[in-house]
Amino acid sequence: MREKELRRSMAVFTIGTVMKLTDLTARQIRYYEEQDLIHPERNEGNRRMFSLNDVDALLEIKDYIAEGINMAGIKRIYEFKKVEKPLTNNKQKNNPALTDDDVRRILHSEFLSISGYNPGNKSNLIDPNRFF
DNA sequence: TTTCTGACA
DNA sequence: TGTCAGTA
Repeated sequence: MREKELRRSMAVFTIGTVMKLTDLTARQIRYYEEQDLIHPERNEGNRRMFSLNDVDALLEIKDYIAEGINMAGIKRIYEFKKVEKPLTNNKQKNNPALTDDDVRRILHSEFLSISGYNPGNKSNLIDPNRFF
């Protein structure tokens, strides 16, 4: 099914289209790119061109934001994904890699482990207040 | 018209 | 994040 993956990674949307698709503002989309959460391609005119994958990523990011996770937290999640995915793929070529559900589960525990109060630590990734 | 970057609130 | 400026 690599034909499908190929299409999903074809950059065909302008930021205007992505805005409608994701309900995000151009400002937010550009900011997420700055944070290395998405990597849209650029066309001849330096315009961002997004793929279906980018849109998916954006929708995912939107969910995390809605859940109260800040940029630092989301960045961690994405770093985590980048490292864990290839790792499990190498481990066993036949067995399916982590399912999205597995990732969710792992991310959840990861999330909980960094959600506690850390009074003296100003680098808190999650705002504790969101739990009240 | 649409999008881009940079900057300020 | 919103918004404004000056471009391409």
